[in-house]
Amino acid sequence: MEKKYDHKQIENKWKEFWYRDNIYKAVDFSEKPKKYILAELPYPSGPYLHAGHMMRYTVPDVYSRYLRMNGYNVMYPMGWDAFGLPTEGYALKMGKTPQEVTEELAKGYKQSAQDFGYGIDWDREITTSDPKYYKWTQWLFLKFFENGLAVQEEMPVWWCKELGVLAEEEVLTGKDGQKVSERGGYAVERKLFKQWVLRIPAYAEKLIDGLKETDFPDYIKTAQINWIGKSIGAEVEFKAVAGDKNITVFTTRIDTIYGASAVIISPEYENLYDFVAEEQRGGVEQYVKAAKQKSEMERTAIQKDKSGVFAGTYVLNPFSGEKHPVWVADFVLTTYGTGAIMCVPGHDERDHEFSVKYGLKIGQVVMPADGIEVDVQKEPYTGYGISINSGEYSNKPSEQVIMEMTQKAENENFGKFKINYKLRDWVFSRQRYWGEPIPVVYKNDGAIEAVVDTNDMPEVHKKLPVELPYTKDYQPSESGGAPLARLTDWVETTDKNGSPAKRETETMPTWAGSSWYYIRYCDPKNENAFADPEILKYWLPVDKYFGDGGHTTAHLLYSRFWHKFFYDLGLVPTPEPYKWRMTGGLLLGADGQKMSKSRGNVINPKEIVEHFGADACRLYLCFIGPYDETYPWDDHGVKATKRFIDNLFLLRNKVRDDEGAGAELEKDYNLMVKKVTDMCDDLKMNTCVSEFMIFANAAKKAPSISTGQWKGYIKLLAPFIPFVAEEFWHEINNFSTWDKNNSVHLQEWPKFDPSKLAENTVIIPVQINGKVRAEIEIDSNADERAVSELIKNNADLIKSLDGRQVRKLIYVKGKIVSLVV
RNA sequence: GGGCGAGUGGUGGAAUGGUAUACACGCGACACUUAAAAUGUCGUCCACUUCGGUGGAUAAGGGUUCGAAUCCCUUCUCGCCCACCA
Repeated sequence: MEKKYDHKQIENKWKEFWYRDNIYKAVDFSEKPKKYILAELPYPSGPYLHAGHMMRYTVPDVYSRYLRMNGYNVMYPMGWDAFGLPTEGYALKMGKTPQEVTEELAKGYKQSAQDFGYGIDWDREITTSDPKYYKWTQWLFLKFFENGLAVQEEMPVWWCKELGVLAEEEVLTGKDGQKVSERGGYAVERKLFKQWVLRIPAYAEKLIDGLKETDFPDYIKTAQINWIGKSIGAEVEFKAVAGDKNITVFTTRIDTIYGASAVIISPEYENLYDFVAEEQRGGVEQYVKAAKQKSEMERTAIQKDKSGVFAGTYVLNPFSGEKHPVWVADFVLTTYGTGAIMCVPGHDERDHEFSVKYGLKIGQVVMPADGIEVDVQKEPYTGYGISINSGEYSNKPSEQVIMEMTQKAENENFGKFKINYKLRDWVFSRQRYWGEPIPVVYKNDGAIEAVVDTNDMPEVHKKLPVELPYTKDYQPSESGGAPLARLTDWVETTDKNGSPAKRETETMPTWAGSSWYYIRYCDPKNENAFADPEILKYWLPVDKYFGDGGHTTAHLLYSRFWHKFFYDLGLVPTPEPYKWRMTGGLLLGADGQKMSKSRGNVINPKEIVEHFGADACRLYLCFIGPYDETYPWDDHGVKATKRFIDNLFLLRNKVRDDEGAGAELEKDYNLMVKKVTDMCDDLKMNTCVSEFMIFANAAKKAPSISTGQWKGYIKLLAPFIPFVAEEFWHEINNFSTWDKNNSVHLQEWPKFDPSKLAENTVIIPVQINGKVRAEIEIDSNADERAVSELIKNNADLIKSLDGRQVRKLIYVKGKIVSLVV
């Protein structure tokens, strides 16, 4: 029965059956324990899934298939994150509308996912740009709005007279250091503009705390904690010498306040000119203007070159009573703390640098606890220690001083305990067409009104979604404003009372739809709610979440924020959305460079599948190495896995049913089952493939393979090479027609027989002082005394010992003997 | 500059306290072939070797241990993320 491996024929046959009968269905409320395996949904930006996607989705697919065969009710869903720039950009390039290309691309992506044999329940497919989906994205947005977490705020953005609002990446630095727009080369400046923001800092504490409930790897937890950037300190008021104004600074080191030499405020400080003396006004204005030209990046990147200008006024130190000059400097950030700091050059690197440059006095008010001399004129001392030169606080440890001073400030009403976070408000509006319209209207008096009250469901169903109007005129405005503003018929509407009102014309960012898609997968077709709470109770949280490492402090944090907010509203049953997270590496071109059309090193998965077959490709992507690393594509690698599959077609000719068939392979087989099972649990798919190859090599040498071994082997292989496995499974069982219950993918995972692994005797090495000097064969149950006896009589060891006495013998059972002489 | 992670053959990697280099790629030799491809067999860390072996090697150096690629310290290199957060 010669049969050659014709991957096209095999793949076409089985994928039709699988997806027609939806054999990978995830069943709500199944009796079986559930597993929710999720990989970040792709955004459609090409006709076919690209190589990076195959890399991202194959290992999770193998894992979810493994779980399914181990008796779990598995959900491994997929959908399309179609709103946003990638799809809009593709549409612009193709000269079509985003609606047209989304439909086309989603179809292509689905087709390619099926070509790869992904075990997806397609009944749960979602598209974030589908009105049935974004109806609920808008509904959830309104929940934020109603609870004061979605607000409009003045944000510093790039502004250009000719083009309007620009993103950071649309601005270039000209030859003379002036900022210009990428398009047109017009002059730009920083300007405050009203933008929708989500107040994620309100959840900073919960986002830190919640990490305890997850099994995220430490590097992800640390990255999120660092990103949130919690710091504990105090706010302290410095009163102006002239007038009744004061400046509040934020500091984590109130204990160093006796060492302050100045108070520095940022150029964007709200009441800046209250602290500028008339004779300094010109200089300050010039400085502020220059600072506005610099981008945030520039202001922070050029650390060497601190700059500032004296404002000409003075404030009083609430502790020492000293008079400090007020300076304006752009190294002080407006967006953090109070936009003002106290300058303590003896104990802060930046303040030291600034003070050296402008000749501010540098004093020491903390000394190291170990008494070592430090020279703060040369270098600041930033550690804790003992306060000195600090009046009544001198000779006390820093920690104590911080507490006492903060207490005093609170008691006397010139300061307070304060926690700050680096985490900033999340800018949530885009001046783009292809996104969810923000569902609010502006009343005639300028007030903002939600289009509907989210609790009034009959109204919700009438008013949501605020559908994105179809138009061919969707390209970004030349003026930088929102394209939707051009659709005046759509903009003109009415408020709840029927009075004329204008629609919000800005849209949500790409991140919106993907912040809650894992919830919708649980109940994707629900028309009456964003998801049924009982169904969510069954599926959530996500058990394993695979995704992009770059999303750790973006999407992963954003969606945790949404989820925690929903949890507080009682909308979701768990405080955390994801139990566990793993980040995936990249697939590079064969030249080791990032794949790009300009380099011409792009791997086209469609061609790979056509040429080598989906199974060989899947196996290669598993074999290449651990999931979280980045690898160059290697044609030789796919050829190798293809060769392995070819060999399986030869091996199957050795399968026998008769007595004693496969006897030589019993140990190899059982060992493989054990190892592959353990490795799948640990997601080590690369070494699973090694085990398959080791068994194939052994089987090639053995006289025969038993039917039982072959069936077990096929089942182990099924998650990795689903098409070929299905073919072999039908062949060995003589299934002549398709019945979904006969699919190998719905069979039970093989068990191994531990008795087949046990050996009567084992050969282990004997070390003398750490060097292997002999190998001995021992009874596998031998105790230390028996081993000791054996060693005494071993000729090699007697020779190596050369009369020396064994001082100590260590026997690690079944592994090694170590002798110390 | 800071945080996190990683450095093992010519290459991807295996081994996470117990015989380092599994599995594969590549390369070499041989076989089959008119030839090539494909396939098969053997070899492939380094040095020495009387061909039995012996010694060395996991970025470099030090430490802990009977025993270290694995744990600790110092240095170097690379990657990712962040970058004046007071």
